[in-house]
Amino acid sequence: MDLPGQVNCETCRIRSCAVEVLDQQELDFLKTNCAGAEYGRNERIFQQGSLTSNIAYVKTGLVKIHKNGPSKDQILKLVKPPRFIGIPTVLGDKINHYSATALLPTTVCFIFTSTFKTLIMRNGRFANEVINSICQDELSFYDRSINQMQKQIHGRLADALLFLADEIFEADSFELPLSQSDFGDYIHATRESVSRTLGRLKADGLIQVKGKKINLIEKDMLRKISKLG
Amino acid sequence: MDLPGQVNCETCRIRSCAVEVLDQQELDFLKTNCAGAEYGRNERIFQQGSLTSNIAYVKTGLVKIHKNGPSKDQILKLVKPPRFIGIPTVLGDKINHYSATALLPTTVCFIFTSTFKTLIMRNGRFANEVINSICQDELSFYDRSINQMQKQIHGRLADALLFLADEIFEADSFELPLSQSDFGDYIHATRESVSRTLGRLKADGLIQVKGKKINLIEKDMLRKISKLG
DNA sequence: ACGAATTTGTGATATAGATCATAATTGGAA
DNA sequence: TTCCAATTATGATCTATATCACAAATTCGT
Repeated sequence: MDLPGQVNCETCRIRSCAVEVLDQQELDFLKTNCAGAEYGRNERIFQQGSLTSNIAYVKTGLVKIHKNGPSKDQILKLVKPPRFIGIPTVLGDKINHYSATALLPTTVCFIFTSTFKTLIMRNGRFANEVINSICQDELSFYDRSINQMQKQIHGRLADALLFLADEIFEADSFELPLSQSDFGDYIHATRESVSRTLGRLKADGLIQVKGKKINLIEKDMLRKISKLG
Repeated sequence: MDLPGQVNCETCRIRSCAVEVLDQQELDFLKTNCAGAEYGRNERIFQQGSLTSNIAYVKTGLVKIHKNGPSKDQILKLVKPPRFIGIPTVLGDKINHYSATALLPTTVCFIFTSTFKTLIMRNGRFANEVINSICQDELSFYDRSINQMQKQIHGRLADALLFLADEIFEADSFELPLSQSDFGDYIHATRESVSRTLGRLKADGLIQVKGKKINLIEKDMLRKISKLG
């Protein structure tokens, strides 16, 4: 893997679809306008409200995107690498409209907004890939949003567990990368409700819980709970 | 205004920021791959689940974007022209992931997806404008989403009224373009709760209601309600 | 390894808003 | 106009989940 600070986009093994379509000259340009950084658990990558002139490319780890609401912070989404974050923020008023925080040890490449824009202007295929990626995000956020609104807590929690297993860890057994309180901010529930609902699923034998380790035993049943809300 | 069916993008007075940056040749290309259509109140523009090969550009009127959830249809957003709709849908699997319905008499231009993609590939400034527009959408949807989740019904309804007045109609007095039941789907509440809450605001003298005509009397107070949730 | 701080578990209570039920009003078609 | 369907109003419950309160367990810093 590339070391932080200096990076080499040509040899980077974690390149995005978008970067794949760049030519040699463009890669050189990217390389000289790009810097790596590492973050530990719960380290802030960027902060809502702060000025920025970078787009972040998450290479490894796991990141939460979160935002202050009228009454509390809310986790909008969990981002699994590789993925750009902060594109919307940066193209507009250069103020971050949300925060990003590492949930696991995470490596990030920062790219100057101006560099990013230049690549969009110059390479249509790059622009197209970027648009695809944003659109994907948008659609899955719509889905999540509707689920959050219409399902009740069992369904939302089951959703989240299945998402972590299937999309994030690709394993039925994993370590919950969030506190129950954070998990609550993610599925829009209180800490207490998360605890009770996990307890309920555990008592019903659908999951095993050992500290932060979670094991999905009855995924079909969880899927049914997720469907019914 | 252009007549439906045949359109002329060069002389169209309702062009998007994105189309503004096209050159003569590109405009000609767009013109020959573009068709206009008109919709009346509550006419479906496109339907979730259906195949499509078009992007829609809403020129006049008002459109709701809505999507089936686990328990009911939900209005994701109200779109005021001029604006592209259906970009995310079309770039991916060509299946509409949500529906669009006219709330007022509405004119739309349909552009072939392939044409749209060609313009993105060919003209970096066009791509850039499209990205800006999608990003704007994304950010405002995050805001709306958090407000929907965290505010209670008075706040959500006040939000919606202020949004209609300030963003959609640009007037403190307007005709509600939705039934109370639809309004409920928009602010995530039942028909009954909408009725009661409107009744409450009316009784408190913050708004006037005459049939579907609504008049915002105490906007400052509504803003306060919106803030407090 | 120890105590402090954070995180989790669980009961009792409160409440916003859904649901159910029924009536009043409006609007469109014939 | 008159009738029927759709929309709106409003009261009486019901319920999921927040809140509050405190105890238990785990993690962390020194």
